[in-house]
Amino acid sequence: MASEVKEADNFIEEIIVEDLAQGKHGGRIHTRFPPEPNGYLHIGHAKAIVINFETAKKFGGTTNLRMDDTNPSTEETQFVDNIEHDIRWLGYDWEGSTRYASDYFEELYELALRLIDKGLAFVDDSSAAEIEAQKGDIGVPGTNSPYRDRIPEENRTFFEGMKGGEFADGSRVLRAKIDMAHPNLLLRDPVLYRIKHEAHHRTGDTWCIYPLYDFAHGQSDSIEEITHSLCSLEFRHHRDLYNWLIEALEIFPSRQIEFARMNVDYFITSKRKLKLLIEEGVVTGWDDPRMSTLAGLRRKGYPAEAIRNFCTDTGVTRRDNQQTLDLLEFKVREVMNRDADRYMAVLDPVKLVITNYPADRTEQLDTENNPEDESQGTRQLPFSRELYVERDDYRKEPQNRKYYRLAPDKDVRLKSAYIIHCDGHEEDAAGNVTQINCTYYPDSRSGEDTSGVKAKGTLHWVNAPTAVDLEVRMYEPLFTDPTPMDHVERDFMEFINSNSLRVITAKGEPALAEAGVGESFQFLRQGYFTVDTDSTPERPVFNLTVGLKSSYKG
RNA sequence: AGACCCAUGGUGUAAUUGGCAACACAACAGAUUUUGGUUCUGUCGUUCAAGGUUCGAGUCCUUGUGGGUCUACCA
Repeated sequence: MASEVKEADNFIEEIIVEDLAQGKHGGRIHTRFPPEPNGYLHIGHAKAIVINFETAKKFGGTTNLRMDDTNPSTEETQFVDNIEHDIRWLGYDWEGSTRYASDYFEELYELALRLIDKGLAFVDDSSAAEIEAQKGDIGVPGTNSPYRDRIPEENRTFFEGMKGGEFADGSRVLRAKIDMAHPNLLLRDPVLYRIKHEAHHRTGDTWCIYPLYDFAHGQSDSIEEITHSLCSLEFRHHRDLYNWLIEALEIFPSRQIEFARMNVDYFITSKRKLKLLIEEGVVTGWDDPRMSTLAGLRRKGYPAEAIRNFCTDTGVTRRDNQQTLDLLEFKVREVMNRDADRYMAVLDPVKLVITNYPADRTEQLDTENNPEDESQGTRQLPFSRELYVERDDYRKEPQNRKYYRLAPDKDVRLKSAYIIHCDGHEEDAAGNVTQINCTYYPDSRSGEDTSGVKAKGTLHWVNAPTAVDLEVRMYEPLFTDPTPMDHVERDFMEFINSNSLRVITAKGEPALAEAGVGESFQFLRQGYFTVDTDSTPERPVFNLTVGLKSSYKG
């Protein structure tokens, strides 16, 4: 019973703590996440989801999922499924079943009638252009519509006629009767209902009038008895109308609170622009791993937990903010470092021959799956005379002491195997290294090293005879500029990074070919990689999720 | 031009609500390391400006400055 008093971590929670102290709504906290089902959820939505769900959870409340589907022209059932899937993937479950603003069309219609009867709304025969002209301007009062003083009975008749399909699209609208001189343009007799003879994804042809955002969102909040309606800053001006309607309609007083939306370097979240990227063929679809969509980030391999932590740890304020990719990637590495098994794959392979190792011999070596988590156990690695190592791990000329990798006369350790001595290389006519020749120290075997040889560097490698080819998709940010939308004189498309995707063929441990879609690994010394949805056992495909940090300045 | 919102290290967020400016990321330096990863240690800001109230101001007041939002029958 005695629920402890929670401490507020941000300004929204301060408001809630205060409401709780005053016993508002009997101590009940209920939030909602209200997407319009007209596209895919992106990293910005994740922030809103996390805020709404985590805030409610913290204070013992629940969160509704409500599709804000009041515009039949843009909305599709297909998007509903994706949205639900993405939210569940993020780790959240909403109260009851998914709600729909369209479920409230009848109630909304009744509320409109109530407004009409109170003389607070009127049917306007003005055209869209006329209404725009009546609006006035910032700092300039508007003018009253000639239809503003229609009596309630007449308004009722016309509004019922609108609903009955008697009028053409655009011929009439229902408007609130507020104040055409109000400093907030939204309160200058805003349009509440429009006529649209269009089928709705859920209600079909039942309706030909549809409420606008301002006459659907707040009212839906009230119908669901949402206590705290958390939304982003750009809705600040709508709050005045939100509150005006609560008072005029005498409905449940939900409270709207606005927070600053989250921007992330190198990501854009404009639905229109994302769509353009697809149409122009810059990316392959909504779930392209370079997209800011949750579908894209998931496919790239970002763990839901990392995205949640990122959204939580960046806080909730009213300040414009630009989050760095560094922090997001740190959060991704943080969980993947803990969870991902280490495997070896050579991204740019070159053959390495251990000249003093018998050609007919293969031995099995033990290696730990995850040094961060012993419970993940060990596995065996085949080792023989011919291996693949990273081309970049070899230099033709002897190197200085700060260089730990392969070069003539250098000793290095092969991870979980032997220390080898580099003798030199072979190259083709163009000077490309075709083979590295080494000798190994037989008594330097990992775990039982009695050689006394010191090797500063440890390299990853793959046994050549058993290696499998992996298609690896190396990703970079989609843009060359962290804020491609912030250039007034230049289009964001000018900042497309031509290297955002590089496809290579790597050599990997055989077990990697059997990994299931979505499984993640650390490729030792390279980064974290996740099995792509295109992957098959015959043709394994991995996405670079995020590279390892490196302090090597070579 | 009206109304509203915002201002703390390179980035983002804190500061017991008026009481020694803290945390994370980044960067740099060092230690550890069979991943140049991880881990550990250290370095990096007198809070946009100017006034005011106060014993005391990041916090309150005033005026500036800078940034943002709003004129869809979109959400």
